[in-house]
Amino acid sequence: MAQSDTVDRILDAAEELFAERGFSETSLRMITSKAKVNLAAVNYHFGSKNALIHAVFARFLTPYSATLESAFDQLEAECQGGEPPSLNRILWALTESAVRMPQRNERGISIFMRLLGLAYTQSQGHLRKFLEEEYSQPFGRFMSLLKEATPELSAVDRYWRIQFMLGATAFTMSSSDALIGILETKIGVETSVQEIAARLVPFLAAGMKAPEKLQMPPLGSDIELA
Amino acid sequence: MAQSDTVDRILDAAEELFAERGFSETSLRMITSKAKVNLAAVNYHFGSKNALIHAVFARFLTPYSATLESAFDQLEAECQGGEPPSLNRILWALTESAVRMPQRNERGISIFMRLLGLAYTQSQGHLRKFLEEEYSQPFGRFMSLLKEATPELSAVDRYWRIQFMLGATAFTMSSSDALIGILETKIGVETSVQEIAARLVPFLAAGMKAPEKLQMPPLGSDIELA
DNA sequence: TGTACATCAGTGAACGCGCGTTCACTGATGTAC
DNA sequence: TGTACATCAGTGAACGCGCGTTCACTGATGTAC
Repeated sequence: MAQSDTVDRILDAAEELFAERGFSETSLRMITSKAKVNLAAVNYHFGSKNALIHAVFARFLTPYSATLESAFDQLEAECQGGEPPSLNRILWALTESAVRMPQRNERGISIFMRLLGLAYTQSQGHLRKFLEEEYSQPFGRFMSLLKEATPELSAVDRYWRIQFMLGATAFTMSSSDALIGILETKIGVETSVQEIAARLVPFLAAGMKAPEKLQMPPLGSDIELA
Repeated sequence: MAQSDTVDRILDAAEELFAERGFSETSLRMITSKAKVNLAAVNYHFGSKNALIHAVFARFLTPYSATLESAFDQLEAECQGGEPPSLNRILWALTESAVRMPQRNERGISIFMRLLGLAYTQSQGHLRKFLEEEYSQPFGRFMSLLKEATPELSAVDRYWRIQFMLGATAFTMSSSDALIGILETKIGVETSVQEIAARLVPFLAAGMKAPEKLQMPPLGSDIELA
């Protein structure tokens, strides 16, 4: 007899609903009725709602971080001895790894991006802790690659600019479906997540390489800032 | 006898709790017990929890949008006949207006920023609708100023880059307290919200002026991207 | 091969809890005549 | 000035509801002897 697919059905339904509505706005009853399984099955298989959230993230983050590690390996191998990988290549390795990942369906990438954005955005303490414990290695590697690629920045400047990058990415990707929809109604242009990424990477790279911070002019002054 | 301050006490408590925890994670019981008023007072004065959320936003957005309108007026007056206001000046007008606003306390600006970020982030349909109806004018004006300042961009490019800017800003500002804290523990540097803004503006301006979007290379190719 | 028991996946119903909202009520102040 | 009524701010207690979780139970499959 075929092995039970209850666990996968729950994960599929939970993933979609979390991406659509966020974590606390999605109830176990919504998930189990979408997955067509018994309400108690979630606690039977996962133990709790929080553990289900972790399982949803683990299912896509584990293969993603493996893909990412090998992309970083390749990047470092190519640059051995010579100058370190450029900013553009590092950022591109991130997005390419996301796109390359085997997807369960055509909406896979936007769900993946949306969940990452939500993880960063919604103040779920348990989730942040879980992600830090499980996936700190590729994140740390990304950080040191960034450091090598922007030696001209002070630690403080680099810190803030990384936050700006993360913010732009997390926000855009977490509302990518809505933003694509607006663009389609307003200007009548269809867009894929890959195209957004192709626009985002140069935006971020230019921001990272921007000239120094502004001097704050005294309030009410008429100093020309351009 | 002094006029009742129940309404203000509720607004103060709600503002702080919403900024700390988000909207659906903050209950009316938390708000009324922090404000030391009766639970039923919220529905008596505001009608519903959603209406309270709107009132919290209206209290700071109404003066902000007025300040902003006059900053835009000044900007346009200075540039009459000549070339349109530069990107840097437009962005600076936004941040300067926020900083200039009379604050209820020293945490005013970060609460203000955090609430704006949450509005953008948490999928509260009623709130998005309320903000669109009430504050579309200064937003539209900001958009057309941006358009004049970046005539080299196509409508689609400009659309996405504006989303990237909003994302970087909303995210950074909505977690500014946490980010400032991390920086202080890690590198031992103190930072104000104004300083973050002074770093953010050039980052955004550089991103807006970045060269064209990348061509997505075929998967697995070794094309040099730098 | 037959039987007894253990394990496992899943189920139906209920539990207690916190939520936003409602309602009948109080007591102070304002207004009309 | 006195009285009757209206308005207003606020209150205490309860309402119904949806939530995550628990529990006793079922029925199928595996295992030991």
